[in-house]
Amino acid sequence: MSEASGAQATAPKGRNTRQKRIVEQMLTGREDFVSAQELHQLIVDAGESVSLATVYRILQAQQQDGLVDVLRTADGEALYRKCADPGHHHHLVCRRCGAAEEVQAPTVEKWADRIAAEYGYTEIEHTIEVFGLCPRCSAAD
Amino acid sequence: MSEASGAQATAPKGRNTRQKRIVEQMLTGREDFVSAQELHQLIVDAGESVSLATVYRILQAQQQDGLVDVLRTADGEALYRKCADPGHHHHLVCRRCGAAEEVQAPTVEKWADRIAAEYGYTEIEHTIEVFGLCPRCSAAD
DNA sequence: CTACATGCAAAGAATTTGCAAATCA
DNA sequence: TGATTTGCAAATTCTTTGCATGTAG
Repeated sequence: MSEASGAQATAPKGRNTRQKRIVEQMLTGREDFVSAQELHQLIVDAGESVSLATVYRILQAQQQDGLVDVLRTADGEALYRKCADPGHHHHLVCRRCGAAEEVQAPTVEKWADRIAAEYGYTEIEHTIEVFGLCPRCSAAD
Repeated sequence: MSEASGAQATAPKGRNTRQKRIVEQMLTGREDFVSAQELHQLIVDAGESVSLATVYRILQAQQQDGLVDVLRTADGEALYRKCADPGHHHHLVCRRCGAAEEVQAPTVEKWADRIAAEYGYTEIEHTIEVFGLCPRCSAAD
């Protein structure tokens, strides 16, 4: 349930390779969610070269280490973003431009625990994402 | 917030075909989430015959008409279930057996609205799913 | 040196689509 | 009859994998 020691926010697990550095740098420079394909395109556009398969592999690894947040588009595409806050949180995502805020939801956490207990469910996990139009995109309408 | 007239729970939109009836019947008889592929297999197992493509087409249509709930597995697979409650609700899903409870989350709705307002987001939508092990599966451990 | 990382191309899985044949209204 | 639906197979999209080669440590 709880992490014992202070986890490194950006602790690379494997070797320190060029492609790993590029992907991480790309994610760091960006504050909205991107798909693996988009990220790969961004790398190419930046004049760098990392194969798509490798981008997938690195994102997968970072996901397992909890270094990136992952969410799924309505049509099943995975979107990634570097965690700003290593702790548990949710997102308020703009469905137009991809911008996102990390939000806390203490109320919701409690609700989930209560509901789960009520039905006798254990080993609870939850997915909570809020989509909308950010102020800028709302105004652009 | 509330539906004015009593909406038909199972109002078919297009023609009343054999395959549509089979798919609907299959969904009605089942109270947990199933993927399109599983549903197709269930149909085959029941000695009926509806092509996989058609199962996909029917589910897609029902989804648009709001007759089925859709959620996504962690690896992006779409799971479907006939809506028991036509109103807005969320799910408490067993990640082992697929059983699911429909739960109300007034607290959460308010939280989402509040958060959205706080950041100036408009046209809010949200996705909230709670996964865990149902009592039966918890016991089976 | 040598195990782990990468690239490439092929494999996979879920879902969609084109088109001719079957079928409901 | 005549427009929808279906079935089949091929096409798409996203993602993963096998294997030979490259490279960090």
